[in-house]
Amino acid sequence: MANDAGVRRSSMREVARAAGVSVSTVANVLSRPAIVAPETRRRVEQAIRHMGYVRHGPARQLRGLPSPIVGSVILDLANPFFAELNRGIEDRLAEAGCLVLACSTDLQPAKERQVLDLLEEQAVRGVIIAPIGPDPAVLLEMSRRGTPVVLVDRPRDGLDLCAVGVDDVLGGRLAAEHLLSLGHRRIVYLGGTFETGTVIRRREGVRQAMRAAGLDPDDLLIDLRLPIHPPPLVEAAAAGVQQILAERPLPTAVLCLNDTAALGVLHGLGVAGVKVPQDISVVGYDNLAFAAGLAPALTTVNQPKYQLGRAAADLLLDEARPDHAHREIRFRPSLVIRASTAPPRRA
Amino acid sequence: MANDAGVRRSSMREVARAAGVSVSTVANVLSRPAIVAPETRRRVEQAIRHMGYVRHGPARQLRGLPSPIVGSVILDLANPFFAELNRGIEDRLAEAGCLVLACSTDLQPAKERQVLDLLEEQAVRGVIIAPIGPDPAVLLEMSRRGTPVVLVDRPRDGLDLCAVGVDDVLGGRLAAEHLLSLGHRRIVYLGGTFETGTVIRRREGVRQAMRAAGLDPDDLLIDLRLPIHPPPLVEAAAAGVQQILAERPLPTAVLCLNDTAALGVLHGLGVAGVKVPQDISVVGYDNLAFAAGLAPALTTVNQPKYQLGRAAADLLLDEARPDHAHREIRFRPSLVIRASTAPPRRA
DNA sequence: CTGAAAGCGCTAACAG
DNA sequence: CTGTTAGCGCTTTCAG
Repeated sequence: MANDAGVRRSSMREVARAAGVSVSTVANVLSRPAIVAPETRRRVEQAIRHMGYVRHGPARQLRGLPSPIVGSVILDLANPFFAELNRGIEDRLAEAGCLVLACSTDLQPAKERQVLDLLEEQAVRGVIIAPIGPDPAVLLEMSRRGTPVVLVDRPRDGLDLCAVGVDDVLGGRLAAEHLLSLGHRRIVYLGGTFETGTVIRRREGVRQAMRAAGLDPDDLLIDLRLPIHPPPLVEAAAAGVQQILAERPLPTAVLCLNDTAALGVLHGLGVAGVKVPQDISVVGYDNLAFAAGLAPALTTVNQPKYQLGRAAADLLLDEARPDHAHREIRFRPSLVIRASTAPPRRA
Repeated sequence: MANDAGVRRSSMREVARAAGVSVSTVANVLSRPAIVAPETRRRVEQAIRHMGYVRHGPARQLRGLPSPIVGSVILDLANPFFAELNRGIEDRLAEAGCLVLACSTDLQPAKERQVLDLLEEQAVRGVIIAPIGPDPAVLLEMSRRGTPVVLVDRPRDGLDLCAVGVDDVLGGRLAAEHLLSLGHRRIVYLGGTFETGTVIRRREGVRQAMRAAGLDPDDLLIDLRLPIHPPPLVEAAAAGVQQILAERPLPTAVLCLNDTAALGVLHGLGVAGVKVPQDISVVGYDNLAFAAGLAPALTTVNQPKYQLGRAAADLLLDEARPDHAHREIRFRPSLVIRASTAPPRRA
């Protein structure tokens, strides 16, 4: 049977009439039950239950109450890194009775613009965003117009916004230092054809580590770029193995932009008969759930994904307070050494 | 600097005043630009841009326009199965200019209730839900009160709602038939301490396959249950390996409730020095991105996750049409044979 | 083609 | 303690 479009939610007025009281009494029962006479309240509550009455959020919002909805605008919700981050956001917001409107931008600026517009129209409580590009103008305007914005995975850079992130330069440095200390001197950095600030900053960290070791990054580091978006990254990475193996002299280690890419590389190397870590070491990034379960277990850089999300939600909720001051929260990544890295063959 | 709570969005009235026209003209420029004189429209548009005016969604909703927001209530957004399903929902809805409010219930009925209430209060366009329990009463009421509900991963069973799902019984059967035809006669079914209908139905499919082969499920099948929720499933599964290895006679194959559990089992078996598939065969479920990349590559049952989501969104959007009739869409799972299954040692 | 006016469902004074 | 009232910002007839 068709869902009759004629069904209309009952309004307070109807409840009031049914209970023989005025609308404001119904409103009181809902918002400040204590001030209503027990008997009246009982009658009203019964009417509410009986008619299946449900408050109308948009009308309340129109009266000036804050929306319980927060937008979360990220690169791709199906990417486990963001999925976990988003769970952090969700859980923290739930504690405050709020809900998450999650949007994936797939690295497309047009999509980002579109969802931001939609979110602002919905008059959400605020937006948590991992922005695609470096230009914060739109975000600043949104914030100025009254929709608070919290940046994720992008440094605050003195902007008039809150921000939460991980020290990406440090992350890159940790990974590189590990490989350098094992003796690797020919390292592939597997990035993407379109790179976000995160990946760029990590590469900078890698180069920094090399310079600090008295080595020349331009000699050691081989930049390879995978088409990351439409095609499944695992497969792109598996295919990228050809390029790695074509380099001469053969690299002895690969730093991957994330664990998913590392998974693909591991697979591709396996198919090509290259042993990890004996022939080539592989390092991932993110420390996703499957990383420890791979064979060999993946050495990777851990990011506090869930905590990042919680922190972002914290900051966003704090924006509602009158004494709120924008600030930045920065987490530290950490290296997780497992079995996919070892000294190079003849070091 | 604190985000001044005093910032208020400008309203149509203000835009109208600035452009020297009436509110309804502004409204017309926004909703039916064609009927406004070019010169007037230009003036209004300029005022809009100039003041950074943004329509107020809740007010429009109050006037009767449909909300662009759809709720998605699922077990856990960080679970890759649901994350991908949700992307299907998101992408399909985006085509219709709609947004997804995604909520995880973590198998807790109380949470489910709570988000459903919140969603209904927000007067969302509809709700897509993978319900925890078998009792559809709340959902039916919601639907009756005017918030359309689409079921995911739960058969329609003649309910007055739309539903989309996968044939779970068939999925279980496919996995079991594969193992039986390889000669396995001692199979562990690794389920959860709290099981959703999906997992229960799959087990039924497994038993069906055994009966069809003239075998007694009670002889062949060993039921093992993992605590799935709070603890990370990978680790729970790795720990569960102890139980598997304690069975006598030793099982020759393990059917896991999903790929994540299979990952844990693979890892646990590796640590215990048990060879897969030589000593024990392992089958997953879902065919997640990492399944093909594991060593050994995981034999698993594929579910069309993304398509499920799209179909659910399709149905939900269709609810708005006056001639909508509730219906069910059922997908077929398929077996993906990879390297983690083989005949038992001495068959 | 443009403007005036009614009212969606609710909250928050305020008066009784 | 309960009722009356005035909008919140918008869409939508309906007159001009």
